[in-house]
Amino acid sequence: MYRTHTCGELRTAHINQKVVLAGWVQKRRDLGNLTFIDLRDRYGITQLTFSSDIDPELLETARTIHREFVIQVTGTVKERENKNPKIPTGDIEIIVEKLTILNSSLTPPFTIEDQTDGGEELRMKSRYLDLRRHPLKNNLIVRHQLALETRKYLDALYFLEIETPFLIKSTPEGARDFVVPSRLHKGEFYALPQSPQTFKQLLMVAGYDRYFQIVRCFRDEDLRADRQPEFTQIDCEMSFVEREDILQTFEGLIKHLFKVVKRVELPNFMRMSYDEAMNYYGSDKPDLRFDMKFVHLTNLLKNKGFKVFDISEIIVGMVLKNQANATRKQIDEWTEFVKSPKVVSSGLVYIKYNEDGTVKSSIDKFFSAEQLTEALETAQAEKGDLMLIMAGEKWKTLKGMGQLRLHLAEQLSLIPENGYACLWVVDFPLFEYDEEEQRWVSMHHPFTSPIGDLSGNIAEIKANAYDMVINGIEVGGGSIRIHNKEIQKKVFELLGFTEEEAMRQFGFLMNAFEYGAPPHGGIAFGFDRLTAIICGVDSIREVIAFPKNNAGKDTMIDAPSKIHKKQLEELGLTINTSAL
RNA sequence: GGUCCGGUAGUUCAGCUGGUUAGAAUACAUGCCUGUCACGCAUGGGGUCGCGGGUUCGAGUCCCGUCCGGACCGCCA
Repeated sequence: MYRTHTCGELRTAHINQKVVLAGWVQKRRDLGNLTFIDLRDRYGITQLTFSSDIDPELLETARTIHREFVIQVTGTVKERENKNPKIPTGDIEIIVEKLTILNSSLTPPFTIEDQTDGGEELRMKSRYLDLRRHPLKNNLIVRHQLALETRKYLDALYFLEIETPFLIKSTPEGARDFVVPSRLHKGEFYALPQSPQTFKQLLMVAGYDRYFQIVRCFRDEDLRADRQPEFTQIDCEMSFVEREDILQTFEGLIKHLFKVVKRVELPNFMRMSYDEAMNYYGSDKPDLRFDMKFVHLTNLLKNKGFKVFDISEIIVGMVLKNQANATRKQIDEWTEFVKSPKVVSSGLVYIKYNEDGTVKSSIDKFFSAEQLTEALETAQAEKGDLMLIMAGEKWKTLKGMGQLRLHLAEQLSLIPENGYACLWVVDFPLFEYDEEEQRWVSMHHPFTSPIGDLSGNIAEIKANAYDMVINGIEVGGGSIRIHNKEIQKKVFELLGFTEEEAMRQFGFLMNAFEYGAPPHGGIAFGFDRLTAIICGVDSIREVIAFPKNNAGKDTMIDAPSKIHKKQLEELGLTINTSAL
């Protein structure tokens, strides 16, 4: 038997018990005739004590042990003379009687402690060492609990977890596919799924009216802190439901996860239309942990003789509480920010509402104090506040203002540390115009059900789609699907698909829908993002055991890599060296 | 495809307008130390300043190229 207990479970109740522990040496504190070793495993840290009074020979052995050695000790649990309140096992220590070195270790390239000295690149290269650290380990435990609780919750509601294939057919719509060459069918390729979208709809046709799957998805696009080429979704679909059923069911799931895993009772989620989110927060995933709602000043300030405003489609303001004393330098920095390629706006106007009730702005020349005060009052600004204004083309200005809102909130520390702002964004547009392809494309996907009929202005048609947003992060999204042939046909028509094209790409789904597709809809959650929010970390890399780096590489196993010539031959492939 | 930031000891970093033998902390090694838990004290080893080229009497420092890493834009139905 290698151990009787773990390194995290011994307490004063175990005093005088003889125990066997095994684990890694976190640290040795050598006081000469007294030496302490912190023994670490997945469960915690327990202090081992060696002294010349008890066993001088054993003390000498202990002093030859270094960081990350794997050892096994037999000893007796004793109450500590000096307790350490910082760790759960801090009241006890093990007086060691027998010590076995199970394996030695090189000195690790970075210290394996909660506050490591290692940089990210180095830790990625030796991820197995990084994973020994408690913060990362705790994240993976939370991830496990979230997966487990998701299964429990959905199982109780009669959902079935059903696996769908990873080797599927490539479709040109949406994200770029990862592609897998077929050996049996040279010149042909499988694609890895971007999501099990079509399969879960086929399961609805098959009568499995409540499906879910915690499933890996693949997208061959550039990475971000919150985007990996392979990521995990909680993918769900239900039949015989309306939007409200989906929202209730899955708001319930998220509340359950926060309650059980994080011990946080979330309030009912806000609902906000896409139009409202864009018009007042400049984002389809607004962070509502702080206010700074936009105020529309177009009617008030346009056509009053200031050319920049007069040629603008909209004029939008935002109040910064207690910032009337912002310096010139500070405002210049914000102006630089909105002019940067990230925002691309022509500039930033400010109005300071001074404590004494006077007004100072960058547009004093063009507007009277009364006009400016009216603008401030419209925005419900108070004395001491600062209003920032952007003007220009509608969507560009709103999005730019949204970027500025986030930038300011972060810079001025306006975001509460602990707290969750959860909402549903609903009523998305069904289509958006793709400038590059010069055509209308589905904002969500072509099976998304419209709200109302499909006549009228294409830009005005709303989708029966919804996103769940927590703290400004899109954690999930879905829609009620089309199950009516005529509507589906019309949507493809509006997307510019001929019937033949639609059949070629999605024929398998269209055919299935000929055999009694029930009304259905669903949602998919970004499991990594959800876990990251609950763990309170900024990057989903912190909640994935073996993530890819910024460039999509796994630096530990060195992937992607070249393959052997023989493998290429088997697949009927040659490398176009001029493309390298 | 693009923009920005970084690459100096095992590690995290400092190194000014170019100037003598490139520093600190930590880690590591050795010695001392019986209540440490960021133990302490002393001593010591440790560097192709990412790589290539250029400017210069002289380059860690300036310029060009390149590689690697990070953040972001485009992209992500």
